[in-house]
Amino acid sequence: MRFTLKQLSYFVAAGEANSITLASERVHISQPSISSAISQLEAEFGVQLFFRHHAQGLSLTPAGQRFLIAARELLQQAGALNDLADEITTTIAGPLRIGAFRTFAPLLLPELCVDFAEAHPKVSLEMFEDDEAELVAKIRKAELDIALTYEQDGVDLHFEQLALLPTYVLLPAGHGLAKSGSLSLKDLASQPFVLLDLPVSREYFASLFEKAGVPLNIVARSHQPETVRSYVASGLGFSLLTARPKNLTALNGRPLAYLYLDDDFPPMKLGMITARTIRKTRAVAAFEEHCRKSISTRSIPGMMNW
Amino acid sequence: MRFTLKQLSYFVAAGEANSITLASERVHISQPSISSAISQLEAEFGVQLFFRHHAQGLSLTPAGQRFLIAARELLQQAGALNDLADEITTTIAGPLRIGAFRTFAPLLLPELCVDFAEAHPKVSLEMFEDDEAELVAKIRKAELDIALTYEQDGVDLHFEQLALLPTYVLLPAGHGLAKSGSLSLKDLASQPFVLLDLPVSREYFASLFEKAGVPLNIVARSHQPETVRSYVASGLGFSLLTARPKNLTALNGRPLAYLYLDDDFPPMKLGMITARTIRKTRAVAAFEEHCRKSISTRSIPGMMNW
DNA sequence: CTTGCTTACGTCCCGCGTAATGATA
DNA sequence: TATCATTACGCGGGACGTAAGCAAG
Repeated sequence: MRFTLKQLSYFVAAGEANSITLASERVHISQPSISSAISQLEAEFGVQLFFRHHAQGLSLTPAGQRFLIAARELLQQAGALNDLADEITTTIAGPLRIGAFRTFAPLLLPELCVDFAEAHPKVSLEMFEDDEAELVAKIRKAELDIALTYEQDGVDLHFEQLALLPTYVLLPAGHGLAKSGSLSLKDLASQPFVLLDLPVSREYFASLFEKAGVPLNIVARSHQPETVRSYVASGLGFSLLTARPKNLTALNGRPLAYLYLDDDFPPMKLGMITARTIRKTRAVAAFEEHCRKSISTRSIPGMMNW
Repeated sequence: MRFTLKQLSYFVAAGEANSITLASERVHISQPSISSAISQLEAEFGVQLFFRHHAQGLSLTPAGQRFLIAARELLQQAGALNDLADEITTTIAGPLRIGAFRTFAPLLLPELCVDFAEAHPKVSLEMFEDDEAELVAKIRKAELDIALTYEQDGVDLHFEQLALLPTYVLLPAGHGLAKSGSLSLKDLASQPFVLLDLPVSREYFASLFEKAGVPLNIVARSHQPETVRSYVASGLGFSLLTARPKNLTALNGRPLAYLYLDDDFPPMKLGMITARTIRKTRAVAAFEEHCRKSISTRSIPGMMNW
């Protein structure tokens, strides 16, 4: 393959014009350049492409005519590569791999994805639920395009905050404190605590007790939020959580209550992370925009509004 | 179209290897060159083709995968151009335009072409009969691939001699001299002459009389050899000719006789001419070879052997 | 003498390889 | 530290244009 697309295009121009001079005007390239390109093609293929009629242009040999149509096809297909590029960059389509943090994935993902899939039917969605470390690793390995999770830092990561998720108090609906407008951690000092036992949340909730100067009295723990809710609904104790399922009934059928926590704790930040090193697909950009529109501190799909 | 086939082939190699290093070994090109080619393609198309995994190679993006198959197709089609070239240069096929000088075309062409067409059925023959000037002009204009004619010179022409055609004496079969083994022009000095009146032959035959010191006494002339033969057969006079039809009966039904001319005249040279500037097709080469085998001074298709 | 392809030649860009740098596991 | 990709950089070939050459009508 010692020839170039450029040579072929010059050849085609000359073949269509039956003249190097005319072709040179059309292609805006000098006569000698076109002449040389043709000579090189002839040498490369060992085939005479043109008859030269000295003072009156040239004409294709039979072999040249066959080459002309083949070359035209090739150039057309080469042009199709540009079309493909346009399609990829302008069309919102293709695969889109979304990750979400385990605890709010069941609330957020279905709502978010149904709407997005409706708006962009040519995008094929894949959803993953994982803990934060896994999400970050997969983003870095480009196994995920985007992930919804709590704030992450890292030079190669881009985090865009979407909403604040203040910690709230979870109580059984019939609890004596459940009717209070809001509570501070001190008000709950005597109550046993049910811990959501996940890598990040574990340390986070413990730090709140420390800040408030309240002893941590863990009566049960689980890495599943739904188990925590059921424990609490059963009257085992209270819990602190950030994600707020709309459903106020635990999986065991018992009712729950959410209460403001009016201590001055920094709220968790919900947002999306992408890899800085990777050029955004249109689909990714569209999904980002979709999230910006759908998710705010006031309103998060699948979550109870404050 | 600001990309090259070379860039694409590097990209394909890298895409198949999922590694620039491995690709560089396969293609025998340095790592940086391949890296650069890929970067240029990405810039050209505005599409990210690979995810870079720093110490462990790279992997195609979804867009990259689509580009990979498109690029492979394009390269394959480009390779097909080489196949086309091979086919054209190796196959004996395609059009072949043969010219022959008027006077011996009716003798030579049919015999020659029937045999050749049988041997090379994929060659489509076109035959032309013309006088020498026209043949040469058409060879130069590439309207003919090859012509059978008398010796021609010209820097841009190639003449290959095939046979000598000594001038012979044409007499009515019943003529008093017709039984002689051979004759010289002097023996015929008293006889009237019938001239084949064609551009070259005209001067040639006249020159023979001059050389022999015999006066030229033209009783009839025609530009058609068949008319000359009928004149002679009718007893109008004798003629000198070079082409020797196998048929010893003139078109008017009267018998003819051929006799050696034993003067020391330079014989006409029958051969084939081609244009020096034009690369020979395989079909042309095959036809040349066919002529070499079929035509010699001893034996010329369609002509009386001496 | 005009037309049109080719050759000659000088310039500049670009593809190439070597070597150094960066980044990750 | 080993492995890959990327950047830096100098070299050489090739694509380009200008100008001259050349053949044909």
